[in-house]
Amino acid sequence: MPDPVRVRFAPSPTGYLHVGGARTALFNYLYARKTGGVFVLRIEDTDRERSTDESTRTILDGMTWLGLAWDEGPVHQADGLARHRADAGRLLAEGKAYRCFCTPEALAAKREALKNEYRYDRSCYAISPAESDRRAAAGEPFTVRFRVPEGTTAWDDVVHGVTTFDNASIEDFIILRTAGTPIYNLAVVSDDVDMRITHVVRGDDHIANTPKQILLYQALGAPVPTFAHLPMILGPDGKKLSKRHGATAVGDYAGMGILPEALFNFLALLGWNPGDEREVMGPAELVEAFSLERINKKAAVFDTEKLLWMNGQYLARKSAQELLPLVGPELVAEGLVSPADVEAPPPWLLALVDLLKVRARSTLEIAPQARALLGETVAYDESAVAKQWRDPATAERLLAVREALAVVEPWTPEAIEPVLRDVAERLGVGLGKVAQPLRVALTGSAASPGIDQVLWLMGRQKALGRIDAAVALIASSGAAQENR
RNA sequence: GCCGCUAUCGUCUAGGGGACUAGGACGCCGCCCUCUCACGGCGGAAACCGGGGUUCGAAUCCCCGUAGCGGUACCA
Repeated sequence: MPDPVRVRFAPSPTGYLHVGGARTALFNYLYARKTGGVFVLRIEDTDRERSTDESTRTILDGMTWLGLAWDEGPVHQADGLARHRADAGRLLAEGKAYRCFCTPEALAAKREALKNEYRYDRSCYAISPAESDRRAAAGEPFTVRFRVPEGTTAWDDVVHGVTTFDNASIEDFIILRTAGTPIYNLAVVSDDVDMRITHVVRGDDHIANTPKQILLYQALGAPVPTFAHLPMILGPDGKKLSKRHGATAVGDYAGMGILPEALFNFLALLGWNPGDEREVMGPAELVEAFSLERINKKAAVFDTEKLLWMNGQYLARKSAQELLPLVGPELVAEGLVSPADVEAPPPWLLALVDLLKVRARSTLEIAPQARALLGETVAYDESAVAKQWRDPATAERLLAVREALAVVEPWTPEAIEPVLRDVAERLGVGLGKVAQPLRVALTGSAASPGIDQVLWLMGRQKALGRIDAAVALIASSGAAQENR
């Protein structure tokens, strides 16, 4: 029986939860769920200068919003300081690491002199243990460097296959700072060993760190975990996704009206696919289909257009009842509906949301559409007016519609629809000739939900008022033209 | 510079020697549905980075080149 799977997501709290980080967290989450394993969250805050609590908060919020529930943690890497030091001490005692007394200035000078040829020259490795102990005891500052052994280091990456590094290309890297705090590679290995992590699933920008870490596992006498390096996420220009590409933080997408399940689904498909042609897949379905083996090697461009499409798919599938908490506050703020309506939505409100959700790609698009129907004023779209009211018979047709609508009973879409058809028939024109000018009169726009639905939601009084306003507008502009 | 990774439509991708006339999705175009828009349906344009091998046969395997990306810190 294989060891139970234990994976981790280990962000450094120096900013927001980036979509790249979110995707890494997502894959760890999916793998843990798929295998019945444990998903640990670890905050890598050994760099105290750059780490902030606010950042940690934001990352946790982002993960929660996305639905990435962790099983253990968050554990703070800084809490493992004593263990990190002890591990470095052990390596030192066993001769697998050594003290380096070179000052940062001296190192910088050598680097400057040799430029690209530079690699740490191991000068301090020549210092005898006794001498090293004496200088340390005398209070001379030092870092601890790992002594990279001869040979080659390789691993069978789940994503990339066998990957090999010549140890000669790796310098004796520092594992403990002058301050006695651990450098990333030591802290990560020490923690992953301590947490009994079985699979390290992370971005492939860590590939170059992997041989160093494997060397550390071996020196520490710990089992080496399985590695899976995920491809990067790029911006539209093919460069690493960054702030200048616009939205990169998970929170940005929440603010753009993206549903968490849509981003969850979209991110899962960036660098992975189920092997068949399914695309719109919920969390449970993704967990079921997930496997590390199907992860791609190639970096993927983050395509906002496709995200928006996917969001539209989720929007359309959600019930009005589920959507109301998301769009309700905005509708109330606009004064379109009352808080009580949102609390206990009447049928018309649910119908409104159902009508608008299929037309929207983001939740942000719903309120403006609702305003066109329920708002106090009409914003006429110039080109819609020009096109749909151009026919000289427009005013006459609107009046005919008005007359019929004034007596429709009951005021329901089912009752309204045949009445409009009847008007069109009596006028000897297609329904479009009546509905389109009417649509512009009611909404100011040439595009809207079905005209019968629009009339119903708007209410008879408001609808008749807008028809009157439109007729008056047409009359005045007609008069203006005749006066020319 | 050195080390490493990667390379199929504009984008996300299927493909792991013959099933490829290279499939799907987003976007784009056209048609249908239709009171408009959206949804949905149907159809179209659109790709194997280049060159050598291996093989009866390469998108698939190997090598070289090219390009992109990552790393090269007392950051993570």
